[in-house]
Amino acid sequence: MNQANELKDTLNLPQTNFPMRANAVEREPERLKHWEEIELYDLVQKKNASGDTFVLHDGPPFTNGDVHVGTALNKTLKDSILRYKAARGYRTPYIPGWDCHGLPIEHKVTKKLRKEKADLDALSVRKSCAEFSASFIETQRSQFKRLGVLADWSREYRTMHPSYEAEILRTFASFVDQGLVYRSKKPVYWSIPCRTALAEAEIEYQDHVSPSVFVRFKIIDEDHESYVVIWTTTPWTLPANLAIAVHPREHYIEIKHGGKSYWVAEKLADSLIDTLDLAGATKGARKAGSDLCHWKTQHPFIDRLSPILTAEYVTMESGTGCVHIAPGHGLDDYLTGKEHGLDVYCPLSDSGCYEDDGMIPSELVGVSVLEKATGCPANDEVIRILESTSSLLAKQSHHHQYPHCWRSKTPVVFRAMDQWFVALDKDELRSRCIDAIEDVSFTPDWGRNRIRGFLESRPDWCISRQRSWGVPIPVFYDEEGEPLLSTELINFLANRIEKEGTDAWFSLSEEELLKGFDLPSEWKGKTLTKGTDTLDVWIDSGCSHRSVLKNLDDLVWPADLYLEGSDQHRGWFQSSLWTGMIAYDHAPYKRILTHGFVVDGDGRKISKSDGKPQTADSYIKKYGADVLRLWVCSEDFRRDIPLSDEILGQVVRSYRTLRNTLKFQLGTLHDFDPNNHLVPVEDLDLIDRWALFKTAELIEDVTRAFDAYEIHKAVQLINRFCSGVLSSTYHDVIKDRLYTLHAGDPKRRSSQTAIYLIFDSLVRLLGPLTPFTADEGWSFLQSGESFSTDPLLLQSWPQAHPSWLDSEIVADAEIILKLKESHINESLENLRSEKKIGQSLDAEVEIRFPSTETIAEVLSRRSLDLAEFFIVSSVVLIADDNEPKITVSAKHASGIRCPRSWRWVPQLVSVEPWGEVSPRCADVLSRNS
RNA sequence: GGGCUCAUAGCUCAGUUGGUUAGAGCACCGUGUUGAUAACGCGGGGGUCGGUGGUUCGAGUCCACCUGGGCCCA
Repeated sequence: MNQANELKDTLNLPQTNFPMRANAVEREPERLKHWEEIELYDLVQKKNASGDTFVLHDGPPFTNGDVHVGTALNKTLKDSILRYKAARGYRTPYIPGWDCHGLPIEHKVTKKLRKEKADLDALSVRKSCAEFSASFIETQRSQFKRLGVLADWSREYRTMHPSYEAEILRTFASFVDQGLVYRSKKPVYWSIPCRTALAEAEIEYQDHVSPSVFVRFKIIDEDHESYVVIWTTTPWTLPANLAIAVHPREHYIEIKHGGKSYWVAEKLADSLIDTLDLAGATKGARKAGSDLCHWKTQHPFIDRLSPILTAEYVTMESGTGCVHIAPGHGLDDYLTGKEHGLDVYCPLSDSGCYEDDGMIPSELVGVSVLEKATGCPANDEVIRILESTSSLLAKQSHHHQYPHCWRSKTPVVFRAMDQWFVALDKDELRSRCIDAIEDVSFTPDWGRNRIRGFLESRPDWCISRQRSWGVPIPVFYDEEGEPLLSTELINFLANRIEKEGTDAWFSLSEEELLKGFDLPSEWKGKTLTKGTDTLDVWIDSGCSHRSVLKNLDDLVWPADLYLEGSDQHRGWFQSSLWTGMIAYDHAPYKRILTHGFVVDGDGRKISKSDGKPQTADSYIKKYGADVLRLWVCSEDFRRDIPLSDEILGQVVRSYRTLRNTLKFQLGTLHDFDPNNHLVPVEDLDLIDRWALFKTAELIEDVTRAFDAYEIHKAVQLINRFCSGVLSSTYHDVIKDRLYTLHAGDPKRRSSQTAIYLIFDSLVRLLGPLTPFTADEGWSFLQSGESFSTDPLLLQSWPQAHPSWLDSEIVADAEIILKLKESHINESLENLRSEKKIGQSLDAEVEIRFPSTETIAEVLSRRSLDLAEFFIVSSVVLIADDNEPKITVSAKHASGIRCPRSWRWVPQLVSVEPWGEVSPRCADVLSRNS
């Protein structure tokens, strides 16, 4: 071994077992296991038992697949905020939940059962759905845990649990009790062969050829024959026509031909003259749609008037600009009809045949609207009638995409059916909701505006679904179809379902269900039939505040925070608000925080077809949880959140920087025992006080960022601190003293004290962001081991002692460092590019300054510290009033280089057995021996 | 088509009530070090703030319109 190597062994170089590489994929699960073993969640709750309560109420993810990366983002934000709040001393009970019911699961399960040719009755489907949901709860729970989500998994809620279902029914009972629930017709997709209502997701669009007909409606009270011309591709809906819609701001024009007038949209007039074969037609009067709307027309073959209305959705792309309205056969028609007080008229039976209601022409009664290979009988018959009444102006074939039933593959029809609704305007409910929103805090603040828009515009809430996988609407019907809906009965059934689950509704007979309930006298003796509808699943999740917050003693209502994606303004935030207002006349939350959606590197939505992984697990398996979490926390989640390989690569690099910073600091503390070596802050060296000052600023800034839910700012602040304050400045300056001074030198202990305090703060700040790495660093600080029995999460949020924040004390350091940045580095760099020096210790610096210069005093006072700040061998100060301002010149240091400290000194001294070193090193070496 | 919303260097983000040559970290290029080395230091290039027009002595920062993206509807 040569002399240099031997001398190197006399230095106090960093030593630590803290691994440079996280190896997160393998090592994070070990930490999770450790946390579970020590029951970390419970320990945290116990520690903060007497603290103020902060309840973040979990929005339940849907249990139909692996955890999506967007869901991981949501849960990460929740976990980070809770970890922060816990560190601040809040009691943070967190009950995770699962949304179990709903069509996507029922659809998937039904598909599977059909393939297996298994039973498709409600109970069988429900059983399979429950199993399906339960299995994904298991999957998702383990994936959330892997992400580091800390929660009370033993008390998780699931919307399919009997006790939860009972609360759904009690919520429904409160609706009924307040007289909000009513029955009305609404059009739904209907599959005639399957005799069932279909949801959007059960619709398949297929190419289809429909007859397209142009039909004239005679305008009444006109002195000559005038007509409005409509166009439709579903002639069979004409018997249910109740109105004609025009666009209020488009213009309509009178086409004169053969002594008759035909009103159509001006923009379509020319093509219609052609289509309707009105050769020689002339154009007459012109009116805005809004001017037509008081007109009344005569239905072509039914004794009924069809008034003209206006509707915004009328387009000028095809047809006549005059739209046939049948409120029982289309959603737009239905809404327009509602707006204008029309009936939801639908003369169709379950089997898709016209019913004899006294209005339907006799030749149509019993005719089926179902399309078969041979055509559609109803269309044919209606067209025949139109021809016979001379109402048909033209007939063509129209190729388009038309909705088909996923099971029978036949075209579906829109058909109005009895549904249950919640009246939202009764007792000022809607305006009370809108008022309640004013008392809720929103992040970002436009959230209030957005939810208000939904509250104002939504029609009455249709809460019935013709599905099996959900909570049944507990209603009975008599022989006439009159419903028995009573608060007492619903509450009675809720108690029963709490014990037996909602399957009881499907498996028990009416008699068994009603056993023990005292029916109102007018219902006694009637034959009752239970309903088959289920409740809209938004009621399920919408009463979680009731089922969870109200029912668990240690939680509070309303919640302090709801935190979900911005799509929930329309969804969960809204449904929870309605149920909260109806049952308790108060919003169930104090604050709503929303995040955007994960998009790709180009800002476009991520879709399965891109082939890029979308599950959280696929990222965790590659990067580990901390990197994924750091990505989440680096992004401004209020807008769209981009995710790409490039972005993750950047996160990985900043993670490595963090990790390396921790590793270096731990290394410098290898011989530091805080119990014996800690130096009082007041006695710390200037540079160390400066570093503590910057740390105190960091703590303040990061705390402010967390309190404002601007987590990405916290990450940016920490990144900048690690590179700007620590790596390039503080660590760089103190390396010399840490390495070369005697282990117990006061200057060295001073810096170690600061590093110890900084590390302690830094690791606490990182706790909510990268909990695995932060806990690992904390353990190493405590014990030099990977795991500690006193984990980081049980520590408080860092707090700078007031003594750290003495800006007067550190003012000198700020001035010196500024000079280094503005003058010293530049002259050293010049010297380096001239190949005169390599490392900065090879240089000496001369500073000339006029005594009037403001920093003259500082430089003089700190003359002995300057070489260390600048990391050069020596600094010469020359007060020179001939200089107009400060000038810095650097040159190669004179003297001889100490092989131990690498500083250039006037002369070396000899120390056995190491040979010649600088006097300072000689002193250290002799004290070591 | 409608409601809400977003748009600053290659990437992630700062830019306070409109005011001097628009900032940071990362990346990139050059370079030093080899005693933080699958590290670290120093130096440098790079944006006119999505576009157009307006208000103003002056706009990334206010207004209008347009383009593109997102969420929710239709």
